[in-house]
Amino acid sequence: MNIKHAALDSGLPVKTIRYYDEIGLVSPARDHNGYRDFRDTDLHKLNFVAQARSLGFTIEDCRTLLALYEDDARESADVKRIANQHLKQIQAKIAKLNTMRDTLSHLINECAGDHRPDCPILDNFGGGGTKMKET
Amino acid sequence: MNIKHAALDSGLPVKTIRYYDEIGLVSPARDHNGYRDFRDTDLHKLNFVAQARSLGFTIEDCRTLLALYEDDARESADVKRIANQHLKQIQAKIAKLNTMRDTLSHLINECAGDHRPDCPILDNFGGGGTKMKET
DNA sequence: CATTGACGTTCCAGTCACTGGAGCCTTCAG
DNA sequence: CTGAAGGCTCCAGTGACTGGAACGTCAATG
Repeated sequence: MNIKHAALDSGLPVKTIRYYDEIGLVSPARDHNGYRDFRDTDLHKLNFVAQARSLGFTIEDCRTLLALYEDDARESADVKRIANQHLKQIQAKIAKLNTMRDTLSHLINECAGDHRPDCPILDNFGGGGTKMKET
Repeated sequence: MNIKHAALDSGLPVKTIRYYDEIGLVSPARDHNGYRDFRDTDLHKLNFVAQARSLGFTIEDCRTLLALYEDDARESADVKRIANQHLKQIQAKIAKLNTMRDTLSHLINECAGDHRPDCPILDNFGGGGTKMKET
């Protein structure tokens, strides 16, 4: 199966699949002409990586998870630990973004958004983070 | 004022401040010896950028916002529009991360996390996104 | 058999916003 | 005078691709 079909099957861009080959994440065999030949196991791995990536796991996490996936003697505790670490990072990002959103939407609400120059958003940027002049 | 003090004042790393100079975002004057000399306006700008960056605005956004900040004839509508665009992006990111978190925490809950190999997380990765084998 | 067009290949550069390090210069205290 | 601390520039690397150039291959058509 050629790379186009692998892309359609996995939903990944062709370029990304070639990249995964280059970094040794999913490396299919080659035909006589040098074309990549994706077998079932390769397609399976691509789908696996696509799903893990869509949940935000890093490439290195994917590498580890793929290895565990193929290891019959794995312990699910290892998988769960990686997943939990990642979950914590996601939660931390969410918390940070929530703070940003709250601050930003507050400032936006305060801003008239008209033709006049007065702007609480810029005021906050210019005065909020500095210790230059106390109002 | 030297770069170290500018760093302490703004909370930005020295390297980052030099980088901002390099890309023409905040470019202080130079002393006879080539050292950067940060005046009040430079420090103000650095604090401005630090605050905007902490809210997730891109460098190019910061450039635009700084220009508006310094433009007496600005219209607050321009600022508000940029802020609103950014807010939408933040909200989109949050939504995506929330989905990730929900999916992932669900899978983690299902996983025993013991010494056995059975793992719903890996099962999901291997079977969830592919159309290879219908169960 | 030549050509065309769609596919495949590699390699290089760019993205974003820094960050680390090497190698060198200047300043100041002791 | 020496050494430490700080300044400077330039180059490379990060993560995970993405775009593009330049070229090879293949099936179908004229």
